[in-house]
Amino acid sequence: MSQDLPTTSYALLGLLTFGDDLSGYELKQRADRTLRFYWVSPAMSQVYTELARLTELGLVHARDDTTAPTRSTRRYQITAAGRRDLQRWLASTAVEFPALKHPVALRLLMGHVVDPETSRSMLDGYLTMLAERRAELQTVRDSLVLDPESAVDRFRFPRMVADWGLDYYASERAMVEELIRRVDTDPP
Amino acid sequence: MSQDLPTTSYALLGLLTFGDDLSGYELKQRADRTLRFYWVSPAMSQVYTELARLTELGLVHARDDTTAPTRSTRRYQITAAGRRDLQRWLASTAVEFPALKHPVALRLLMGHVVDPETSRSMLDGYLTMLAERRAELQTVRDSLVLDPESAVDRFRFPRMVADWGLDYYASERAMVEELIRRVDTDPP
DNA sequence: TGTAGCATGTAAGCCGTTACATGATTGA
DNA sequence: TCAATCATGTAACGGCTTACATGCTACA
Repeated sequence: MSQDLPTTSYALLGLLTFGDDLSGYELKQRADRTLRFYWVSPAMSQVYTELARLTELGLVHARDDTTAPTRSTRRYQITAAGRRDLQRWLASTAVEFPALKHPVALRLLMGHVVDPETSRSMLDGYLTMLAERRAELQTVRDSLVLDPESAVDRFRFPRMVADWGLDYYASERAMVEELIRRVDTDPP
Repeated sequence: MSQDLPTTSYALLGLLTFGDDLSGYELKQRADRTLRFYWVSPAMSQVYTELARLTELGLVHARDDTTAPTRSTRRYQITAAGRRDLQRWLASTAVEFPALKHPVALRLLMGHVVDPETSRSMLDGYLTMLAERRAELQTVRDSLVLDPESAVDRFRFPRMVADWGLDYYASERAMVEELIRRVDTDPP
């Protein structure tokens, strides 16, 4: 039985449980559409490194795509052992509390060091970024419709997670708008 | 002019702008009361490493505390150069979008791999953790009252950030409660 | 014909962690 | 007297990033 791998390994392994096999390149794209919003967007180099390790451990199976033209493309699919280990990990390891690295909050904390406009425009800029992010996630969410080809609803959980993210961005926007009001009016 | 340091360096430097000087030990405690909730809780070893670097760069000044009994305690205070560099960093470097590592969302994404109860109890467990965290932050928030000793309101911005965090935990709770409903009822 | 996208990897290095190491002080 | 807290550091290492390296394919 394999020791626990880093969470990102299981994250990538999990992306291979949606019924298709992917190349490293495609896996990176899927990570960018999903993981990015609440975990990480692993670097290409890490995706390949991770896939090599998972293959080594027998958790995924690599085969060379012969249908592809001349180009060498390797496609990866999760193995039965991989699925088992993922289930074991999900069922038996402690769930950690989310870790947030929030540069905006960090900088706001030091608001007394700069002039009010710096904090204000930082929050404004954050609202803009937030709107962009939200739009990106909305696009992803819209693509997660019920697939009529598939008997099971493959995207039920991805949809829940995406909706969660959208709600989060919405509440974050409201809170930041309130903070802007406080920055503007609070000073006694 | 110093190059940009890692964000955590500026975070610790920022904690020294509240008008007091701290030992490494105390700085770690302050980080645990503030930074922890939206940045990181640096390890003791990192606090000392960071203080050594900041001293080296002249951004903080170290003095041996003679009032302390026999024990060797070094107290650190931010220098004028440190304050300048912090201001420069705050005013002139790009603000990054928050990075979230959310193991609960990650695991929920893979809900189709486990039985519904696993997801359900995971979300329940998260609600418990969330309530604990919220209580901890509430304690911090309550301590951030207006200091009648001090002419300026030192804690205005820390208070804003703490309130932000409390709102975040509240909205997170509401969203997770909704998700639990969906996990329970959605399955067709 | 040249650039964007597809495709795969290695090497070096940064940030931060855990483990290790040491010792004084306070109070139950 | 023993444990908790205060107090300071070094060493090793893990996870992940950036930079580097290479080459094919589609299309404008």
